[in-house]
Amino acid sequence: MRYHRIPDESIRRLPLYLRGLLSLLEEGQQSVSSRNLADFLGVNSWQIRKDFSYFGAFGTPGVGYNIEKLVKQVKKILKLDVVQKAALVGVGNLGLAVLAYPGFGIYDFRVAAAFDNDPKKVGRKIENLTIEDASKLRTLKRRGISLAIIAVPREAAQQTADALVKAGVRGILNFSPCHITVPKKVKVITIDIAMDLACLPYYMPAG
Amino acid sequence: MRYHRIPDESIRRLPLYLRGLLSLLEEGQQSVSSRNLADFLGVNSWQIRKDFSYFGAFGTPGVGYNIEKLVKQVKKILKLDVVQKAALVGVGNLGLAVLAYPGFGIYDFRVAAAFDNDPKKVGRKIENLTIEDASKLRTLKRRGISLAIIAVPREAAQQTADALVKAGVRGILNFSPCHITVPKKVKVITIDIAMDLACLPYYMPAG
DNA sequence: TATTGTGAAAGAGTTCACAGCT
DNA sequence: AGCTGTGAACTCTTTCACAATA
Repeated sequence: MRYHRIPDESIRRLPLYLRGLLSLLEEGQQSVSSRNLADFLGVNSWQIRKDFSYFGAFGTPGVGYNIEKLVKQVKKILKLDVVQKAALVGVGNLGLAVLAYPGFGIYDFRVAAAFDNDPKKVGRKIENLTIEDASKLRTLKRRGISLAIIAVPREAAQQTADALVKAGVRGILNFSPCHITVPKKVKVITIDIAMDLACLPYYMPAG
Repeated sequence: MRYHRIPDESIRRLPLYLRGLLSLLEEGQQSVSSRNLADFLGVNSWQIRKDFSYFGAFGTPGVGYNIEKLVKQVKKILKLDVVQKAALVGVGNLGLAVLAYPGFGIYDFRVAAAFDNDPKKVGRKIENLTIEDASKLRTLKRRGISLAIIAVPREAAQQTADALVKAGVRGILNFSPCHITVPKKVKVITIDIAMDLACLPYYMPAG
């Protein structure tokens, strides 16, 4: 197809499609139409076709998509075709939940290091990982970890981000409810649980 | 101003503005310009002005916005001007993190009930809350709780949602990585941590 | 026949630029 | 002078409709 800038929104949906495709693969299916996948995920079929079309033509008219092949393509687009190692900073309640979260596996993520600045926590073993002192963040570059998850209190988020950037990290998933400033070369995605919850009442019919 | 449908994206940003306004209020400021607030939050000033303009004119040209007044307005728009009680379903690692999460307070949310179907957990007290058996969900209506947070394993998410809807819940924050089907009158916001993380590598420059 | 891939139209959201108010 | 509020322009995203293909 002709050149098109790829919409960010399309990128955001690819992990969703990937999740669906992997589920269907597990169920033993080998191919799927955009309609079937759409129904399975609760989205529109034309949206799926359009999104895939930005990256090329992966399907067979009259038949659908070969799931295994499509999974490979999507993983490649998202750069999930190699195991991505991530560091967790902050092993509080939220950090523990992240460590135990079963959902990262399907995208080939591995939390490969955990840091905290609380001496009582440093050295403890959780989920096959030994919690390291936050001062050891600088070792990330050497260990080939360029992705990090921030789960520290808000006050410590910016300095944590600064240390991560200095350690060569280029992607950050930030759970702290605050804006963090980083160089342009670093991508930050912030998840603010409370903000999402705060939208709900607006949409709830009065009662 | 003339009639405009209010963009969903504007609604999504209001909790962000509210967070900033409350911070500034805490710092002792009484008024703020859209530019100052924008810089504080890492967004654009015209976006802020436009978003507020959908709901009316809250500012004073040449001066800015009275923070206290604006906080009240935004809370009213988001229906956060009364304490919102939420129920938590699923007290695993993620559920525990939600219970301990300090960020809900600024939006006047209170997690007022916690449920699990694990007999070992039922009856335990956490954060001043006694974990109840999931079969007790039906009591929510009587207790005036119409908001819920789903933090159960994916397999149980849909049946949990069904039970919540039957119990009169009209807003759901879903942490399970799956689409859940509910009647139109119920609003669902899904947070899929792994999906957000899965977008990061795409945006990270190679290295 | 069934389904993909895509140009074109429609719709939604963002940015701009500035009139008008304090 | 400084800042808000907003129409208009622009950009981004979704939806449609259908030609092309297996």
